[in-house]
Amino acid sequence: MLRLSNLFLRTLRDDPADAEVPSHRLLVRAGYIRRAAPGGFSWLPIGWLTFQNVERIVREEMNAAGFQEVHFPALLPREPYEASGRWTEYGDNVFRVVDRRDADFMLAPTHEEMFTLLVKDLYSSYKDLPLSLYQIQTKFRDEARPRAGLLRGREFVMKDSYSFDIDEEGLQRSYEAHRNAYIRLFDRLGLPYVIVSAMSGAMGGSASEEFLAPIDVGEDTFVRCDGCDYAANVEAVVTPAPDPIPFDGLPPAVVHDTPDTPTIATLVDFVNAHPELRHPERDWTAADTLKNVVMMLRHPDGTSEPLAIGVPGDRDVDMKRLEAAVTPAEPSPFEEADFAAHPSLAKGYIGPGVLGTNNASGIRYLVDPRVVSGTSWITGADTAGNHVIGLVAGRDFQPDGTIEAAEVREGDPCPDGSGAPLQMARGVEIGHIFQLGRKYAEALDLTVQDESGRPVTPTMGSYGVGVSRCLAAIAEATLDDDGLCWPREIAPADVHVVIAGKEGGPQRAAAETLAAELEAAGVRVLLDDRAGVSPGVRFKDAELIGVPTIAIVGRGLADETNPTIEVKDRRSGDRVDVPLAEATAHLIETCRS
RNA sequence: CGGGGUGUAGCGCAGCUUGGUUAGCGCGCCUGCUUUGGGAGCAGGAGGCCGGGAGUUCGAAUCUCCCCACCCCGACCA
Repeated sequence: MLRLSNLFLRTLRDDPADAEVPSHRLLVRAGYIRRAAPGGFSWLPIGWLTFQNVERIVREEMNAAGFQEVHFPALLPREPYEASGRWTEYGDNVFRVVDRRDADFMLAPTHEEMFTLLVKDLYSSYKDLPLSLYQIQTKFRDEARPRAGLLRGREFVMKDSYSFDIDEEGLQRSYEAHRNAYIRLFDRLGLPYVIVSAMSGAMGGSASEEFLAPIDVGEDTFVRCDGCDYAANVEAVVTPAPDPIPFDGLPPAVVHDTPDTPTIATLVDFVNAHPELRHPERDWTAADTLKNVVMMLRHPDGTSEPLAIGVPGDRDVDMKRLEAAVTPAEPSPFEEADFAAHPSLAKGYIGPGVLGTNNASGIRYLVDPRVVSGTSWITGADTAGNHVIGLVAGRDFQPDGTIEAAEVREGDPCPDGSGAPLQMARGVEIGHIFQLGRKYAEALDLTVQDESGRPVTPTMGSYGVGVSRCLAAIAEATLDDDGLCWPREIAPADVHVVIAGKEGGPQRAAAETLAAELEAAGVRVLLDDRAGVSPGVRFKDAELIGVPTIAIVGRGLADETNPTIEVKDRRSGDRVDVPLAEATAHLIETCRS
């Protein structure tokens, strides 16, 4: 039994000044966590209990799915990460340390290499597969900017699993097994979530989905369709391509003088202001223009390559989407020196006339999927002060391909073909599952023998759950104006017993008896037995701490013929008076239903 | 890493512009008395290297420079 009279806890009346997001504010105010380092938190007793509940649920669901728990050090040597290339790939985001002999170590941000090596160490036959292992570990990432309390720390607890299969079909099965386990897990955590298709990013690999808790303070933007179950991280949104348009009857492209129009806005104003350039039926808009942006791509092997991207002029290039589209290459802005090296590019007036591997610049030219054959554009004519009107894709220029780099907007059509508008929302990534493939197995030389005795390289999946982040996300999703409001399985206790009566009154003894009976029945009790604390403080603290059921032993006891206690549901605020004689049974029932 | 803001008691803040008592206020904490159904009252207390360092000055919380930390926006981000 937790007793507030001696529990290591101090609730704060005021919000801490350094906490902005609600979960962070309340977790500190209610005495769950304290900031201890930049991006690092200490757990206080009720916070740690709550954390352990989340961790336990994660563990139970992993075990129920047949995955086996292992545990690695957080302090790892350099070599395996050197072999996989991630010692350098991870860059500034990894904490590096050296030992007394000057050997390099890292504080692990994730453990693909160690799992792969452990399997390599012990297994050598296809008969040993499939295999799924997991651990629950503290991870370290030297985030440029930790924020939002537990939601984005530099030290956090993550459950990471890895599957090993002999072939694609096996990987697919392992992936599905994890996906289903995650669905059960997040359902049980009482956390709203959406599953969105995602990009696998720096981890490499193919199929990838994220579990996002839709929370306003989340850092990930995703879209979902009202009409179907399509949902995707904004980086992974697929742009539906319109049907091609026949060229017949399209007017020829004509080059015009358009002085001082280096931007889309100035160009649109210019063509609308000159009668001979006007659209026959309406005003031109930015969507009629084709904006061509040149970037420099740096490949992992150190080479660089320019890339031109054509997007409708009413949309910007979304750097995140572009990065996801060109990964593992990294895009960077085209510098003045780069322009100097490509004299065919007229800055501000770049058009398809010079772009493409077969044209003057020789620069690879990828366009937005909306730029289909037969679409007609106002775009740069490749000399300063000139644009071309009516340049038709497929007739007047031929891009090298398409690219998903244009920004996604609320209301964009769903890629399922229905054209239903997409909604945009923010979320916190609480889980990520993806098919890694053979990247790490190959890098670390993991092979097993197949039926014919030949070595084959297993294919892997990687699956993560942010355990400490989940706790914050649950807090975020459930809190209200009065404080935290935990789902029962997560809460540090089932019942918060408040003694609300004069010192020396009958309430104290009745509450002690009630609490003891509940404990004996396996109900977790937090008893506010503090002396000299006014009822108002007790009620406020109970609501702040957020235990799901609050039992108030107070004035109801005064009725000698029918003494009662009050049972309040933290979430709904509903209160019922319960006869003292039935209180224990009533509360046990409440906690079990 | 770029822009903006903030560091004064456990928490929330004032004081700084214009340098000069013993650095204040509310909450919390300690002692005593009263109070006990919605963050109680009175009285008395404890608690500060004013983020750190260097400087200017007879004198620095206050002015100058450097550093550090935290918050917000952006960049970055399993």
